[in-house]
Amino acid sequence: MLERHILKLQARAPVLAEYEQALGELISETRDYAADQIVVPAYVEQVHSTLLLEGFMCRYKDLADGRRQITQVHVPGDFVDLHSFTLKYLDQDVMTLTPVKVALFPHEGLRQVTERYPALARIYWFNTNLDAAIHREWELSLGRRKARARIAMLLSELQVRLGIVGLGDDAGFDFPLTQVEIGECTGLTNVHVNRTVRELREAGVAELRRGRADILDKAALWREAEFDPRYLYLQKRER
Amino acid sequence: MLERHILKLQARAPVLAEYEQALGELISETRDYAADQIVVPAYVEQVHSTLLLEGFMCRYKDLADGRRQITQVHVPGDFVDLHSFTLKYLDQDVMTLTPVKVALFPHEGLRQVTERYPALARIYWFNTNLDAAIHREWELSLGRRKARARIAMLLSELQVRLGIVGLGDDAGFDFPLTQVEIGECTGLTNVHVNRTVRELREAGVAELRRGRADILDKAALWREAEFDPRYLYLQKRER
DNA sequence: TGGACTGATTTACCCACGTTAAGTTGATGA
DNA sequence: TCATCAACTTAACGTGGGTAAATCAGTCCA
Repeated sequence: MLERHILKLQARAPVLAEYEQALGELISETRDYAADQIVVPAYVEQVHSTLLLEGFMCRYKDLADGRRQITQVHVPGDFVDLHSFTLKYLDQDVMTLTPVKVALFPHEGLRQVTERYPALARIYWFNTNLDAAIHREWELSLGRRKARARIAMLLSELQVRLGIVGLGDDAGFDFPLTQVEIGECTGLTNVHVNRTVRELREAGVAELRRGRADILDKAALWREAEFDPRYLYLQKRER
Repeated sequence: MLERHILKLQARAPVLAEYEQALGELISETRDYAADQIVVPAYVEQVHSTLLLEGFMCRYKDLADGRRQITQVHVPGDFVDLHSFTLKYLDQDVMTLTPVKVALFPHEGLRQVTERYPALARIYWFNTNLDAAIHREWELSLGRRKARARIAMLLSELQVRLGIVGLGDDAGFDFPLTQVEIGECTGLTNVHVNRTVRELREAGVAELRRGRADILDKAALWREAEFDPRYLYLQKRER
């Protein structure tokens, strides 16, 4: 059940069989959700963290007028709220973008296992820091990249992250976000997302259609985005 | 030396005298830097983390054409690169905004002390998660807030964070960023920052001049920003 | 087989913010 | 006392992306 999660961890740090065993025993429950459901509501005390097994989820914040900013997209193998282990409540909502399957890890169990294995504690600490690194790259996009580069960036990042967990390759990946949701990731309106997606298609860079992203020219995509994957920390090493 | 840092920690979690003692002994060195110096360069392996004692620093990323996005502003008491403890190298540069004094904490010492005190490990884990929460609020600003709200937001956040460490009150705080730098925080040009700062002054909300931010009407400032301080996690509790 | 949706697409128009280019102010110091 | 320089300020004009309003194209049932 944890295969994708272990793939994600192993890409960045050695994971002992011992840790994997202990983690498997922590799962208190698995759940299924439909699309567009809030799974972790903001400002509500949490007693477990949620691991995404299948499907897409996101975290978002919004303003009073309803304009929404997705702050991160989650793919299978990601903890969607590992940070609730130390924060206790979240400053944002976490919702499903597609139907999903998730597993719950009680905080009490996480506390015990991270006290027993300090190296595993650092691996998870690292993983929340990786989320922060992704936030920073998105801040750069939202603050300084133009629309084409923002969308190219989003596609580049997801191609890499999905590739790690076996859900994508150089040709592309399944990508179920609507154009409205892509706009909520990139700080654009659906109309401008549509214009920009068309530009990327006409330039022979990437093609988005019906839940699928085809990467036609990965080098060109990375160039458009000024994508530098080092912020995803892809070397395996002790943490 | 660590008074401000302890104030920051104590605002969110109980800090035992024992921890404070152990931390004080970890400091390997203190250093002074002039303004506009890179203190932690991106993509260079780090063996210690840097605590800001006096002055202002920031972390930033930039694009090939030189447009820069400041991803976080640091005030005295903040670790500017605690995340390098697990990440090993940073995906961004860390620089001074004013002359500063910093203290260095070797990663090896941090490893030992966090293994000895798992609760202290969680306090520092929490602190890197707090940085991520600030990144998310900035993503919301950059993606969805308008110029006035972005600047109001920045001032609101800094007033709270500086207040915690005794460097500001309801009347305002010393704020040495230039208008160019404020633009680099908020994704705006210096010209538009200038227009917007004038609007805030003319509306009687806040006044920026010569290194000082005077908050004329805090309620109005928070309203402009839609500022909700819960993302700063200001309750003291076990982490 | 044909509504009823949801999401994609396009057009026309508009505006918040960017760009460029002059000043102006104030601190520093020879 | 004047030169210099960095930061601030303002004005005129341009544009990337927003807004509003249709239309189109699948898909899902009844």
